Amino acid sequence: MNVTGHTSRTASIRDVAAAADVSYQTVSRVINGHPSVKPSTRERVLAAIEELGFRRSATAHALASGRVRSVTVLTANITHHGYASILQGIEEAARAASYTMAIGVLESADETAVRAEVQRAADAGGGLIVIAYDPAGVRALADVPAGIPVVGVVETPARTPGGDRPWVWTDDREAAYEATRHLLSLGHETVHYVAIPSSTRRTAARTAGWRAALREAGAAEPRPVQGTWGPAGGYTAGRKLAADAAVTAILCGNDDLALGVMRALHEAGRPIPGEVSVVGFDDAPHAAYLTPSLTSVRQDFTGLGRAAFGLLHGLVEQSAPVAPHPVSVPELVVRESSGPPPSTA
Amino acid sequence: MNVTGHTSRTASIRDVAAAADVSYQTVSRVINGHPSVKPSTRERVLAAIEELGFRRSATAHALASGRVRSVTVLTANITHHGYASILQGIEEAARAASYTMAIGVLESADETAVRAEVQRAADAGGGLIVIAYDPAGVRALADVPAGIPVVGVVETPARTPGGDRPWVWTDDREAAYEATRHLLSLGHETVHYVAIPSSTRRTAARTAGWRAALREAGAAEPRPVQGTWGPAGGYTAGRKLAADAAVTAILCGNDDLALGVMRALHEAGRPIPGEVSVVGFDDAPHAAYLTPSLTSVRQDFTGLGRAAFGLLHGLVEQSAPVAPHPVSVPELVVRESSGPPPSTA
DNA sequence: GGCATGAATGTGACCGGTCACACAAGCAGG
DNA sequence: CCTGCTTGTGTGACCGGTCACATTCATGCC
Repeated sequence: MNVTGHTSRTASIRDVAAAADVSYQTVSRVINGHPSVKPSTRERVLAAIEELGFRRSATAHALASGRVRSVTVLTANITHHGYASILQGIEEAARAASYTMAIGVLESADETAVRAEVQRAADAGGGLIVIAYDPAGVRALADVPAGIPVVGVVETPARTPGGDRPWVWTDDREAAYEATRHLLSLGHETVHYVAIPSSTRRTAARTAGWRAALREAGAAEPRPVQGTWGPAGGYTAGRKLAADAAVTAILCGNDDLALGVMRALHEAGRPIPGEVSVVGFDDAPHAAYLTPSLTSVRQDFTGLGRAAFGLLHGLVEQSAPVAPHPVSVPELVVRESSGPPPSTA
Repeated sequence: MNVTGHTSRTASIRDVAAAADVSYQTVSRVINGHPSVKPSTRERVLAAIEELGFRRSATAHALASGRVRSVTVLTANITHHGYASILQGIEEAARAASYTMAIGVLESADETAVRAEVQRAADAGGGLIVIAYDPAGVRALADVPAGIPVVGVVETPARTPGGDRPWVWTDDREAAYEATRHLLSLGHETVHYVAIPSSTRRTAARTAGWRAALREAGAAEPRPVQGTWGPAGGYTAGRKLAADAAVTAILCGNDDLALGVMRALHEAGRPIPGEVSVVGFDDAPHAAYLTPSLTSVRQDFTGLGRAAFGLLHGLVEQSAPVAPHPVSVPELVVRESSGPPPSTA
C-alpha cells in the first residue's frame, strides 16, 4: 500500500472480486458489460474497481480470449512522406477499431534480417500489414508464414511475390502516365525520368506508365536515371541531366527527388520552368511552397493506410466480408514547375 | 493438417513435448537455451519444433513471465520530420533490445481523448515514451498513472508537468540562442521569430533562447509571430513579415515554417538573403537542397529517440542503473539563406 | 559402502483473464 | 403443484507459457 491507500501493484479481477464480495466471474461480467448483472452488484464491483485502481491486463485478455486486436506494420522506412502517411492512415483506422499498432522497421533487405523481423512480428500474435514498396518489404511480404492474417501495400499487385494475399495499392502506372502526358501536351519532345528504387527487379509501375505515354506519343525513350529516395539522389541525377542541353522535361519518382533535381538545375543555371520543366510525385506538403512550386501527382496515402487496415480488420474478424482490392486514384496537381519548352526558334 | 502435413493452427509447447516424447518443461528449457539439457534430447525437441512449426506465443510468454518487452510511444504526430526521426531512433534501439514498439497517436489535446489513449497505452503492459513537444503530449505525460515506467521527450525539463519522471531533451534554448547570435553577428539590427506551437502556455524554449540573444545584444524585441507546424503556417506568417520593410532577418521554429516564409518572401519580391535572411530549425533533409539552401540548426532526433529508449530500458530492467538525463547538443549549419543585411546606405 | 553433489528431467501451481456449464431463485403457464 | 424459462451468480477448466520444487540417476569422495 502506498500513501494514498491504494495498492501500488496492479490488482487482478480476483482482488476486485474479493473486495466486492462476489466471484471473479461477476467482475468479468461487469468489465465486459454483460447484461445480466444486478444493478446493485454492478455498483459494488465498479466501486471496488475504482478503489483498487484495477485495469484489465491486455496480455491476459489476449491470451484467454484468443483475440489479439493488434496490427504490426512492417516497413523499410518511417521518415519519408509516403510511408509516414500510410502509417498515419493505418493508425487512425486501428485506433478507431481499438486496435494497437506496432511498427517493425526492415533495416536492410538482407534475407536473414528480414526473416528475423517477420518472425518477431508474426510472434506478436496480431495481424500484419507489410509495406512492399521496396525490396525489403517485398521479401518480408513473401516471408510471412501461412495462417497469419496479412495485407500488403504494394506497388503493382500482379507482379508482387506473395501477391496472392489481400493487398491495396494506388495506380502508379496510370499516375505516371498522366504526368508524362501533361508534359508532352505542353510541347516537350520527350520526358526524362528519375526513378525511385524499384520494389523488384522488374520494371516499376511508375516507370512503366511513363514509358507507355512516351511510346504512345511516338517520343524518344531515354534511359531512366536511377535515383534514391531522398533529395541527395535527385541532386546527383539532376547534375547529369542538367549537363544535357536537350533535356527540357523531367519526371521524378517522388517530390524529394524533384527537390534535388531542381537544386541541380538551379546550380547549372537552367531556369525552371523556362528551360526545363520538373514534375514530382506524391504531392508532399512542401511541394506547394517550393520556388518554383512543384507540379506533382497527389496520392492519398492516408486513405491507402486506412484501406489496408480495413482489409486486415475484415480478415481477422471473419464476420465482415472483405471488399477485395481497394484502389485509390492519384490526381495531377499542376503548379509553376511545369510549362512549355523553350522555343527553339 | 494442410497439404504439407503441418497443422495449420499454432502448436503449443505441450504439442511439441508430446511429439518429442519429453515433458513440456524440457521444451521450455530448449527454447530458452537452458544449459542442462542432454544434447540428444535437445535435438529431438528442436526437430519436433521444426516439424510442427512451433513459435512461442509472445502473449503467453509475457503473461507468464511478467516481462512485457514492449514500448508504446505516445505522440501527437508521426509525419513531421522531428517526430518521425525520434520514432526511428526509438525503434532502432527497441529492435536491438528485441523490444516491440507500438505507437499511439494523440489526435487532439482534448482531455478525455488524451486520457483514453493513455489508458490504452498503459493497459498494453509495457513501458511508455511520451513525446511532449505539444499540449497533447504534455497532457499525456502528466496523465500516465503512477507505477508505469515512462520516459518523456520534452522541450524544457523543469517546466514540464510530470517532469519528475525521467526525460530526455535537446537544448532548444541554447540552439535558438546560437541561431539568433549568428544573425546578429552578420549585422542585422534585430531578428524576427516565427514560432512553432508551444508545448505549454509558458514561453517555449526556442522563443526564450531567441529573446535572450536579442536582449543580450540590446536589440529590439519584436513580438514572435505564431506559426503552425507546417509550411502553410510559415507562409501566412511570412506574408505579414514580408510587408514590413524593416524586417531583415527571420528565425523560424522549424524548417517547414522556414519554407513557407521563404515562399512568401519570394512572392513579395524580397530576395533571400539579399534583403532578408532566413534561418530554420531541425535541419530536415530537404533544407540543404532548397534554393537558396537553408541555414538551420541540426538536431540529433534519432539519437534522442535512442536515448529515450535507453532510459526506459534501464527503468524496466532494474539491473541497469539509469544515466539520468541525456542531453543532445544542437549544431548550427550555415548555408545560403543567411547573410548580411542590405546596406542601408 | 554410504552419502553428498550435480546433471537431466518431470510435476504442480500460477500469471490474469475467458469460456462452458452448473445452480439457485423468481415467476409464468398448464 | 409441478414444469419450464429467465435472471443472477458461482465453479472448474483452460489459454500457453514460466517458476519453484521434487525426483532420478550417475559420479566423486571419504
